[in-house]
Amino acid sequence: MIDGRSFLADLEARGLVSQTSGGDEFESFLSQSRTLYCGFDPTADSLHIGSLVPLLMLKRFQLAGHKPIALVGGATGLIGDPSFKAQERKLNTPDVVAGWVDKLKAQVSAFINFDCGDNSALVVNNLDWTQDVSVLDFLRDIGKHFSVNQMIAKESVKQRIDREGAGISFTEFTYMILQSYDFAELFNRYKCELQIGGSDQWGNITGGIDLARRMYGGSVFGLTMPLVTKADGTKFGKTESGTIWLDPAKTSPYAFYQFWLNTADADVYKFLRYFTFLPVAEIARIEAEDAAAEGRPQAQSVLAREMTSMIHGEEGLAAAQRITEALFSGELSELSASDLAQIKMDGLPSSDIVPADLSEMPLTSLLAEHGMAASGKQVKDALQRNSVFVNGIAYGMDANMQVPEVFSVGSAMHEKYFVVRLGKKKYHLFEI
RNA sequence: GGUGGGGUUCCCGAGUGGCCAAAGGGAUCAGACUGUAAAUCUGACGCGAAAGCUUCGGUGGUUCGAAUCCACCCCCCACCA
Repeated sequence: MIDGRSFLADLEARGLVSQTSGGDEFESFLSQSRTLYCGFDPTADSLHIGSLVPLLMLKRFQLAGHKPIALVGGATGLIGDPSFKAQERKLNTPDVVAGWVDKLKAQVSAFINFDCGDNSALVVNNLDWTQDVSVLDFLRDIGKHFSVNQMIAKESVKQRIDREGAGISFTEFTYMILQSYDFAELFNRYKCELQIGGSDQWGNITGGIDLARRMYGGSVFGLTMPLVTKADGTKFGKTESGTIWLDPAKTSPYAFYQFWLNTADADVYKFLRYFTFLPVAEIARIEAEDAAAEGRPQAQSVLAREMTSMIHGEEGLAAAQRITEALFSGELSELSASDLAQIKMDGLPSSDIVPADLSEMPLTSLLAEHGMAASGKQVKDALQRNSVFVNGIAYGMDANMQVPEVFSVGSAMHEKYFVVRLGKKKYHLFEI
């Protein structure tokens, strides 16, 4: 027996429930162990933090005694979900998608437990049950259950149908049917009775609920989670350097840690509720303490710590903290040669240079080429404001053509290291 | 296939012969203030250290001069067939 009521109450207290189907029945539905699924389409070679809310939701359900299925959309990824998308998307080739499927499978698997008895998790690929369906079978057995009238009425595709200058291909329009078929199929195969997803998935989920009933007489449910938004209205999960990925090869644990550490006060308590497993009461306690204290709140560092250890483990967290400590709290000059070597190992962006060969190279180009800025223009801007620091010394535009002097052995730390800072937060380690 | 409307710098969106590297907004970057926060203010925002170079779907053309005019082509959208 499972306490569906308090589980649901906790989710609601976290603000994680956007919509549920079935009205009052939903709570009693959750008082038994159920099988649920959430789909992740391969649109890149890694998931990013935008997928974290549903991913962690699967885990929350598993911890509450339910059986999670993570579906990787090897089939749906070939089509592209039009839900709330302003434009038709470009199709990726099947072999590219297949490669991404493998990567996502591995990533997703890290979050859920595959060895805990009856509610052990599963990972499935919807290509397995869609690739051999013939067009005629699809149209007769599946398509027949869908009313185009209902499909075009869905809010998720409305702007593509109504809006001037938009439009939607039949391919993307059919996406909803494919996803609905997944739900029906998972119900049939695994008695999966619940689909969860972001609130943009509501239309696709209700489609699946209807199809499961029509094809198999199943009574199944749906639950959506809110999309993560930020108080300032900018998009969640992006920074100057791009998307925050879960793959450490794409976003280092240090960058990942910094991302969370930079969360705005207006968002941080919400994010703690959304993304961590800390009890709601404890988050409330942190919030109260921060409100009572002067100055800098503790919430951001709690969030950064929790998230980094969750995604990158204790070692990833330790590495991120070592770098952060060295760059933002410590005295640069106190760093030993081995500290610097460690920081490099820990994932601070770094490069080897030969300053003597760079007398013709402006600083602007050098720093831009090593990824510290998008263009030399930005470095120039920083230089003009004396906001480029090499081993703690500020440089201006007049140093632009003097790379060999700036990076001379004499001014290196331990004869080989230069910690270059651009602006307030961007660091790069150069080694000669 | 027909008719009409479109394709502008990351996004939205002005611009219909020179004053246009191209208004305005958003995003982004840097500075001030702070707490590696927000808000606010300042500067930058095609590339280049600079001289200068390259843009307005594509290709040609008209012109002293084109994002703006002409021709052809490509793509998108709506309606009709």
